[in-house]
Amino acid sequence: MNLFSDLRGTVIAALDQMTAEGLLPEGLDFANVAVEPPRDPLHGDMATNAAMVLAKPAQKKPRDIAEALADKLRADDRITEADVAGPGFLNMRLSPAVWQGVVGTVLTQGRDFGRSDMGQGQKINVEYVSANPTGPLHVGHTRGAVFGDALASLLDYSGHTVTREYYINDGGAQVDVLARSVYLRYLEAHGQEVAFEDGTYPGDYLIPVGEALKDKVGDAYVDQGEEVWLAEVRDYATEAMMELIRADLGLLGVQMDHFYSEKSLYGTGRIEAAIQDLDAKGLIYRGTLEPPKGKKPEDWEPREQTLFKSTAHGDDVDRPIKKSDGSWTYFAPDIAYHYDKISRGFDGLIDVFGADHGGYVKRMKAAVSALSDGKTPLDIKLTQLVKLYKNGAPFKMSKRAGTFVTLRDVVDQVGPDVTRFVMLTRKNDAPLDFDFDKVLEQSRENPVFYVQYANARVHSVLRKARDAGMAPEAGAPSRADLAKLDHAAELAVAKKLAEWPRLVEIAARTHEPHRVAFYLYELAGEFHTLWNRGNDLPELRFLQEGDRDTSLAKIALARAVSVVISAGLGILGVTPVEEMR
RNA sequence: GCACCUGUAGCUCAGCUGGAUAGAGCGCUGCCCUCCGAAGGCAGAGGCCAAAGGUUCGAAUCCUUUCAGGUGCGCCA
Repeated sequence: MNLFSDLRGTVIAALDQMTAEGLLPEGLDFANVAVEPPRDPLHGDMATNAAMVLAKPAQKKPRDIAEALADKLRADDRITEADVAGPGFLNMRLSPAVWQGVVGTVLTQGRDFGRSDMGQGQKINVEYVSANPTGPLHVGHTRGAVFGDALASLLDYSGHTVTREYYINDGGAQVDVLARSVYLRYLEAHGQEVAFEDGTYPGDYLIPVGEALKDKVGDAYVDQGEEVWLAEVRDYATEAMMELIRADLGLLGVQMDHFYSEKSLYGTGRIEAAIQDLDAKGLIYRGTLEPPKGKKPEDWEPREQTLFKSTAHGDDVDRPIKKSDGSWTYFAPDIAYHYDKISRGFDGLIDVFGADHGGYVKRMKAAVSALSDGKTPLDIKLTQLVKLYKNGAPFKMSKRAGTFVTLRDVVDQVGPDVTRFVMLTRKNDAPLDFDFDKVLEQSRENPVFYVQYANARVHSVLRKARDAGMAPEAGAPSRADLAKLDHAAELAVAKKLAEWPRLVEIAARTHEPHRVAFYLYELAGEFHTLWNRGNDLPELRFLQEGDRDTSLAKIALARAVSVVISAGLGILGVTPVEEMR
């Protein structure tokens, strides 16, 4: 149920009728006719641009079309007023019964109010996190994890069939580095002095891995060359890191459907198959790239390489897929991985990357476009940096100094719910400030608190109602009861509730889950405003002594707010609380 | 040098497939709050939407150019 699309249907029907009556020419395209909430509530509840959009093709004055349309719409009993304004806007005011009905609908449908079939069951693959399996997840990964997870939930809620996927980069040189680093910790566990040189990972988190390796193989690898232990240690260490990462994700409540190993692509002919597909399309050739202008690498020498003609699909330069020694570049398995995704029959792909991978977007899109003949859309969402603050001062992270803040650090300090919500209080491509103190503050400044507090207040009302002997959670009340919700402040809350399904669709279409967080903040704001007005106007309080029916109607409104907040928080992966404490 | 992202109130940021007089929080100013629902509330001031062109009934939104900040740019992933 989406009031806005319902009303758009009504407007279109009226336009069809006008066409039948000869007021509009045949064959007009109504696709651009929109029904939206006006920015200024003074303009009414709904506005349509129909007259302005159709004026030109119909060769009529916008105001004339609007007047005729208004006449038709006034016949609808949901519409109490229809006025022409400005250049040809048609403003409509809806009967209170419409808004009261929204409350009933929310309570009947529960958290499914807002769920839509917009996605028509399309299969969407959302790939996110995909951190190298060389250490614990840090704050940057955390943002990607929360964003990707919320986006996946949002798409699911709007009628898509979603697969959550993590690509394990376990095939490149970095896992050899990991293996050597673990080997050093292994030697250390045997009592040897070791030095961590550049190009190794000195983090403490590898100490237990080295010790565990010792427990497993004893001294079998001590004083042995790499040819003896590298492959084994690599597998062992990678698996240990993935366990660590899975545990980190678990702290946040992120549950992947699928972990896809890069290594599994090697030696199976799948990379070759993907490249052959491109080759068959004439997109693979031997050639030499120009050096980048402005920035001249010291050791630049022209070299002939095997290149993918990504420029044929919108990239700026062609990209190498083989190193000069004949082995694959990192790009080749990525192509194969996306080839695999395409062949698994997804209708759409989404990759969530950190902003430092921005330079990778065009070539990946080019690859997917080429491999799918332009049929499988790929959207790549970049998550910007997270800046940490503690006690009002920036918190510098340095991987080298070992002072980087992990996902676990953050979740341990503020909890998964706060972490998740705060990570979504900015759109993905804007940098995010994360202040450890502010996110726990109990004030209007803090959206996490503000939204949770609204929900807690609803439950406070419910508790009191139960104490007073009412059964406040007994389904949707009758229309007659809901008609008691007649105050503008109450209707304002109901109007906000009515926006929820529309907001979900917009957020899902634009792949922007932060819109859900902002909406919840606004809804909470409307609710708190109503609550606060109860201070001055006792008749706006949710519990009306001695008037059970009115109380139940008001409680229904409060419950509806809680339902939508819970649904929204559910998409964000945040647990609604019933008490603040 | 090139590509991508960003530029909106003093600060931090929203702003829908292009819609009307551009919004919120903080800060600021004023008022209210011993208690009955204040981990506050109400009201107000505050804007050349980085700049200039263009597209059109209409632009913060789309296009072009410029400026500023960030990120990235062959044999790392």
